[in-house]
Amino acid sequence: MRVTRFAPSPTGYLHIGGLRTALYSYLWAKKANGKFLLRIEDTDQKRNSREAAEAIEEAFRWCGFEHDGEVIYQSKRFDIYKKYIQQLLDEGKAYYCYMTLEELDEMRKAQQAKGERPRYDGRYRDFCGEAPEGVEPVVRIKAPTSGVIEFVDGIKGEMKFNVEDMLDDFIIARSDGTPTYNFVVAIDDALMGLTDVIRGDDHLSNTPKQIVVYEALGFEIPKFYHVPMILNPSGKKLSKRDGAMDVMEYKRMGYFPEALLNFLVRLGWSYGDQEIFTLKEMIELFDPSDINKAPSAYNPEKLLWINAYYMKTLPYERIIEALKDLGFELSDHPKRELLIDALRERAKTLVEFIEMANKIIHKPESYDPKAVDKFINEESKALLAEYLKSLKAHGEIGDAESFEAFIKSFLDSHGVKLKILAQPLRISMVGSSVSPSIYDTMEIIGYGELVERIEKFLKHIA
RNA sequence: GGCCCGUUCGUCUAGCGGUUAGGACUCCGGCCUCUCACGCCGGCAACAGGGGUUCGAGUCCCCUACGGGUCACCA
Repeated sequence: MRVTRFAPSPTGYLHIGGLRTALYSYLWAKKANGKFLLRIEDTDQKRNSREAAEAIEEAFRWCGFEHDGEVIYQSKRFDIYKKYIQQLLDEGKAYYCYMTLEELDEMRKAQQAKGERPRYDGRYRDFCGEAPEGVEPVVRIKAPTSGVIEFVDGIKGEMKFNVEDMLDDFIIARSDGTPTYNFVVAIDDALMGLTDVIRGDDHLSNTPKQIVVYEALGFEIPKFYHVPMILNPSGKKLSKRDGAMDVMEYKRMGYFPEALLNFLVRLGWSYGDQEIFTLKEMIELFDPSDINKAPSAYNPEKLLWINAYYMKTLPYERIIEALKDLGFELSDHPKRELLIDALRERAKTLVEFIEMANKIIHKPESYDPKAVDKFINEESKALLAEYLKSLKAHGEIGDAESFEAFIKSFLDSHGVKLKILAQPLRISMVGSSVSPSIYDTMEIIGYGELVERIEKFLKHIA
């Protein structure tokens, strides 16, 4: 059974880079009917991991994917880690080191001054003398001192690290007894039964260390996939300044999770020329070995385009639901489907959709002066008044087609072109010179409301 | 600095020794048209540089340049 995981450190929110690796892990697990686990790496204990986990789960829910099983908190597993530290100590695979922070610092400086790589010199590796007074020791693992550590990365290929210029006896337990990252990651990944570890390639050079732990503990080494990171639009490291880092910010900006996921899955991965993927297709087609080796830049225009695509193609119910998530209730509007069809080709985001919809649903509060200036003159004013008169004389009209037929015959009998009447009508209805088709707009607002809006506008320009 | 990773249009990418180097986003034209969009048609635009290997290199090898990651009692 394939088991993958997402293992963020609690930063308070989920960012798009994290979401992408989570997505990759999720897809890869689901493809094999395996498990996708969530673990919070909170050995640091400085931040509130509960809150962070909730933020991540909220983002997961929004995106429509759930992890299997309970969330695992490393902060609650210190007993387990302690047991393994003791085991390594007992087996002579780890040892206490009594160097102080100052000594360590001094040693590093000296090494750097000589142009050497800063590293622990192993002075307590085989120490059996009297422990120095007043020093709480750390625990270091006995790493190999020569040779190479090799593994095959599912994305980068064959990896070879020279032990001499890569490793030293790194710390697995701090002087306060708490375990360190590279140690607990290996233990948890093993204990949780991970078969495939998909993570950011900033972890690539941690992998040899973790392999040392796997081997010391006799655990089976999983398959690693190191995903290149996401860059900002100018090709630099992505930072908070580059816009919305919090995934939930995309919800607030009016993006569909379908669109964000689709955008993210294509960032660094592709399947031929295909641009649009349903979640089902992603699960079917995704393979981490097809992920590109090079980092890729985040491209907001493309995301917007994908979102617009989903706006145009998603079923009514889904759009209504997404609007509701943003606090916009459309489900009881009698003309909701026509309204959606009228706006879905114009709005690129749900936020834009709501703005446009509000312009149609509510009477204009004001009229764009530029539009009035440009399209209203004595002729068009008279024509609009004339149109209102015949509209009232005609009585109730229901659908867009009938509104169109009525206008056609009105124009014919007055010998004028639609162009002269269309914009004044539009301004009457929505207060500006931009809107969906005037006929659709008429049907959506309805006959009575139409009459009222024209009257109101006529009064305004009188 | 050591080690490691990477480099095809501005961006996301296809390509897995023989292609007029394909698609998508953006941008620019045109068509459609009641405005704005959508849609459709068309256009601009790339193999980082240099050496090899080969009949033939975007594809294989080496070097250089540039970009990135990592070297903690952070994760």
